[in-house]
Amino acid sequence: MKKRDQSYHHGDLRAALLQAATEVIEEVGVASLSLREVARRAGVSHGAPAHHFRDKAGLLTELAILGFAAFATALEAARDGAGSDPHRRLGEVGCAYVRFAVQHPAHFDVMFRPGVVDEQDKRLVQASTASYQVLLGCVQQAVVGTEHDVNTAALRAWSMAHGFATLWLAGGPRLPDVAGQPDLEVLLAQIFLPEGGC
Amino acid sequence: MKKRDQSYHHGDLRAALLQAATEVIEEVGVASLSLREVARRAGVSHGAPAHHFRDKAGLLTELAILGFAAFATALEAARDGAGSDPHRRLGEVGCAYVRFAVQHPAHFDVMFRPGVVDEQDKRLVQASTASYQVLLGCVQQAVVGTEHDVNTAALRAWSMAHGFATLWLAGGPRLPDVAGQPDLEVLLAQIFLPEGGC
DNA sequence: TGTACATCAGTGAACGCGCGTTCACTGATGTAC
DNA sequence: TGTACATCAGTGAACGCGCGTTCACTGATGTAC
Repeated sequence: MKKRDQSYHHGDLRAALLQAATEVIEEVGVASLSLREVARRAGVSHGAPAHHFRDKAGLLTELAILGFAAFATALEAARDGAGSDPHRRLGEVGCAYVRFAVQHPAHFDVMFRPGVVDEQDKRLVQASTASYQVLLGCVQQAVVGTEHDVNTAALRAWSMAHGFATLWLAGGPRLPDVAGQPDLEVLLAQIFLPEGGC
Repeated sequence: MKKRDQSYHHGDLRAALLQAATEVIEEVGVASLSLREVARRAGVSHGAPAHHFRDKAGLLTELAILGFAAFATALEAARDGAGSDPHRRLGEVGCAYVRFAVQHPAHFDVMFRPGVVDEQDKRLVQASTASYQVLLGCVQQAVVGTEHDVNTAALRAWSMAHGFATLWLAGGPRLPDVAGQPDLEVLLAQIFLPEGGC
């Protein structure tokens, strides 16, 4: 087996940089992330990232794209694992939305924070649209045969999931004041699955 | 009348710095705000802010405190102007929540973004708690006599308002895909006041 | 199997930049007498 | 009314820092023959 640690070439620096960036963001936030620190983490000189990403925005854009892909997958899995009741399916997707944010805070941050990413990037737009389609599809099915407007319902569902995720990530200390029960899964069930189980 | 512009002493530099900080954040975001730029905007040397705020976090903490105070006032006004129906009152408070965020994006950002402010500051904690109490009070009244748990209902209301505000602020371009109708007031009415009017 | 060569990936010095903070200073103001 | 003095508010030079980006370079790899 090769000693990757000592070889001149890294082997998979691109993936290592993305992983390092994820860790840095989780520790200090996107705002304080620097390419040099990312390179440091990956054990590589600060000039190296330029061979894999155009610049800082390029790195973060790639992270956001990967994030949206994983996000869509997570939402689909929740939808498909939730049986056939449309409301139950929508509720589970809401839970999955929040869980993704909590489990991948760095990706979530980069995905939804304006200004850190190349918003024009075609792959990014496509990835974010695709993940939104999963949510929208569930709302459509849940709204069929009712008098609810699908756009309004989608916006409510999206707002609720996004708001709770954001508050949970931001609020650590503030949330307990709100809910006597600070266990995430219990809260998710209460909020998204009124009929119980999550 | 004094020519403030030419005098050595500013007159009300403290307020001017807070105003300048607000503008800078609206233009480039908290992450890119620098004390030097704030001083520049206020027409003052970069050392001057130190006479009014301990440091950058001190300035932003003050901004957040002012923000929470105005926020609470806005929520109370919405509540008190909404008649006596508890659901209507809660709905109007939700609308006011979002309107505040849209009208004061810089304050909103500083109020809810972790890491830019001195979170231990007593005045900050008190101000944020006070504004949350307004929302919680409305939820309590709306929940009286029902089987809904007040904490869950509060978390839902808070999540919905916060999520929609966040998405609206972040998403400019993304939202139109969601709702055919991108007028804020129309969306607010649809989301928070199902029975119409906002 | 060996050799020449092109290409790729990472290095490390250098650039210019704006930042936060400190500090001795000075202009302006207000107050005591 | 005037004068001395303390205090306050803003100045501007200086500090050390980490940053993003560029660039000539070199070590490593792979491919053609």
